[in-house]
Amino acid sequence: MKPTDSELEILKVLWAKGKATVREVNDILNENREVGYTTTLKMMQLMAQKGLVNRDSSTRTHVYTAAIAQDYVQNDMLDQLLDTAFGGSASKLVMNALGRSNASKQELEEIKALIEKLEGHD
Amino acid sequence: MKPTDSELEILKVLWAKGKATVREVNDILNENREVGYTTTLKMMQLMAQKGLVNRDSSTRTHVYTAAIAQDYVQNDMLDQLLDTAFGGSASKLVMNALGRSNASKQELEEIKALIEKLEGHD
DNA sequence: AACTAAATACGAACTATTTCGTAGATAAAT
DNA sequence: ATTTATCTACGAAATAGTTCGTATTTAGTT
Repeated sequence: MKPTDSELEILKVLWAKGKATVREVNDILNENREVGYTTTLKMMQLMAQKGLVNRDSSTRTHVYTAAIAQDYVQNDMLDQLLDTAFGGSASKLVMNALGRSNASKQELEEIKALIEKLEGHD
Repeated sequence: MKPTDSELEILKVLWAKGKATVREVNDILNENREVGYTTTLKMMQLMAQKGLVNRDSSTRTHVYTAAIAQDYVQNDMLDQLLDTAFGGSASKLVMNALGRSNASKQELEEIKALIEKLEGHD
């Protein structure tokens, strides 16, 4: 499952809010760029068809939730990025990401701990 | 500059080989999936127009090179992935990438060194 | 009860991307 | 010299993705 850019924009909102109506999603999208209400509606309808989101249509104003976990999409896209742009080298990607990172000291410690755990397994 | 998937496929070949003809690129693409020769040709022509590749047409068989550096595209796509799928958290992305990583002990050491350098700057 | 506001459904236009057939030119092989 | 293979150019069809107008329904307001 590979969401398009627009789909990802919407999923991002749903991941953050847990659930949302078309109106709510559209309002948030419009903080960044102008999008018509029916455009967002149509997108979300198509996404429901594709199985990217679930919708509860028991009330007049339908309520949507993401149907795929953020983790899942993250893994998927990371894999793809790794393969296409980084020639499969995870360490290159990591170095690059760390370089531009705003990671806190604590986060850096966590990463270091993970590395040490990985080294133990060799 | 945001190359499409197909464009990236071609850039990947050019990055690896340095320079290549349409025939060479097409042969490599066909190791993975069936693509017509003129399809690849057209793609590369369009990419030349867009400035994604350079072409040397001094000989009958044109020779192409990538016009954008792999580093540049890597940064760009990483930024975008970070923003869309990871909600801006570089450390999350790094942890995820490390988890699935095939990084060697030496690479892990390099990463650790980078982290320590980053910690020093706080 | 009539009017207004807000929601969904649907079709169609528009844009971007990908694919490839055909034509014409040039080089290589017979 | 003719034929065959290989190349570029170009146009156009096919596919995928995005955008939005219009119609209809339902809920809320006066």
